[in-house]
Amino acid sequence: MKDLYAKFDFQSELLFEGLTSTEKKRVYGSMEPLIIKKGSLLFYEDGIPTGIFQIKSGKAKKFKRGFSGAEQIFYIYTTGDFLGYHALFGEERYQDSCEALLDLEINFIPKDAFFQLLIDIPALQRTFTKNIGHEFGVLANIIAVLAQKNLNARLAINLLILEHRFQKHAEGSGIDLTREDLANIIGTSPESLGRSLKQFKDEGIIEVDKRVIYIKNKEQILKLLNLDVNLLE
Amino acid sequence: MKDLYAKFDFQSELLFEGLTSTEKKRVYGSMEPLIIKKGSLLFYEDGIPTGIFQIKSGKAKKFKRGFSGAEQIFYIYTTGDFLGYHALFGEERYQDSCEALLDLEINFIPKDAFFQLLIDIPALQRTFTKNIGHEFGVLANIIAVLAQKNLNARLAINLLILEHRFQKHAEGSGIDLTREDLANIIGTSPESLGRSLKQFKDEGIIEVDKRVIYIKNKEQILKLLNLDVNLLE
DNA sequence: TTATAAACATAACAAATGTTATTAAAAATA
DNA sequence: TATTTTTAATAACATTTGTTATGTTTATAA
Repeated sequence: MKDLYAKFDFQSELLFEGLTSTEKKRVYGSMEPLIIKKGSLLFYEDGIPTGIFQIKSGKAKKFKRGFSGAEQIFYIYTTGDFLGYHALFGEERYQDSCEALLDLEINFIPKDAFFQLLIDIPALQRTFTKNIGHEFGVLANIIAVLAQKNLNARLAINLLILEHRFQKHAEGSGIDLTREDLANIIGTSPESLGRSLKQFKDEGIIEVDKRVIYIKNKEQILKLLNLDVNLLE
Repeated sequence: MKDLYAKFDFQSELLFEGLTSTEKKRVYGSMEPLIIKKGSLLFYEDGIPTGIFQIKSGKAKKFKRGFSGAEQIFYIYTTGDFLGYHALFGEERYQDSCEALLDLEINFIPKDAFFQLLIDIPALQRTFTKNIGHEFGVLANIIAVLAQKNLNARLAINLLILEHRFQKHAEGSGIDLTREDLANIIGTSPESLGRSLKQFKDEGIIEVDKRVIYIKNKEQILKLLNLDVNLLE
């Protein structure tokens, strides 16, 4: 296993990377700036697709409700990420909901503009299809973690993943999520999450300031997961 | 929520349903029969894609190994299902492995023939992309179940799903999987699975003959899940 | 700034699940 | 068929996780 993070990141920020600079201009020319307030939905389950979104700044959670109504978060988007294209390709309704965790600056490409881009730049079709396939693999990896790992291990691995994702665009930023959201990612209650966090604090693995979590000892996390250090490089 | 089963089934058997009879002939003319022995792999993680498979008869499990090496099964394929196309579209390696649970009769479409089909029948591109998107949603639903439901509920829902899938092509067939495989689907150990099965037996929810599980009381399963009966119709 | 509400930390106890061990049953093979 | 191997059932005990409850801190809004 080469890179742990690649197994858990959607890597949507690379979708337009392979294009020529002319094509990129074409793409970025199709974008409209948009502000979405903290707590608002970018889109919601069963809603009609409107276009695709790129996050210029802020964070958003993608979730689905289980049939008991509880929210299951399966991805946290950050700066640079694209989202909202699954439903466009499938010509379906959205399969999940996405909510701003902070005020978001968005680049929005309306549906029709996006379809025109796909026509003008044929390579895009495959790039997107390929990425949806990659995202499928990410969900399969998340399934394996949820099914096979105990609470501390699930917390440990998600701390690694989230810190890595958040630090890509803001060095030293730590993990700033409500306990409820974090619990809804790792599949437990806020109380049980709190207990695990306390253990990690007591063992010096993390530090917590207000609610922000900072990883202090990666070696110990990897030990907890029986993983080799060079997985992270 | 309209239909429980649609949320958990890949529905790949519908991929070629929308075609004209001429196009269907074209597709089925590209297929080669293949026999795969119980316990053999159709494909494996990191392997190079060879083509797509349709199961004419038999069952197969799709799984991934977590980084501790344990097998996580996230889908059981049965008669009529197509598989193996994700990696072809992405022009990537396989992201998961697939193993025959019984001797399989397969219709195989080699990679090049499949790409030719995509050229000859342009509608197929969208059909497949759409289905990959649907499968993404299925995995998200599986994540919600694994993260939010306790063992008995996970077992209950998977019994419903598996019975429905198996009975589509063999009425009254029951659920015939090793305890280890079933445990690797619902995310527990065979021993804990056994305990839950015993409870279900004692409550008259299921009957077990050899290892085959028969659902005897769907109402009680739905009650256990706090679900409405008409979800299943 | 102060009042109010929301989020967080923590503990005690209950319940669920994991683990180890043993025996029985079924399947595979000679 | 007889033998061997694999799979399944079950129980006892350990550990983990869920739940309920209470007090505290932090965020939000008046």
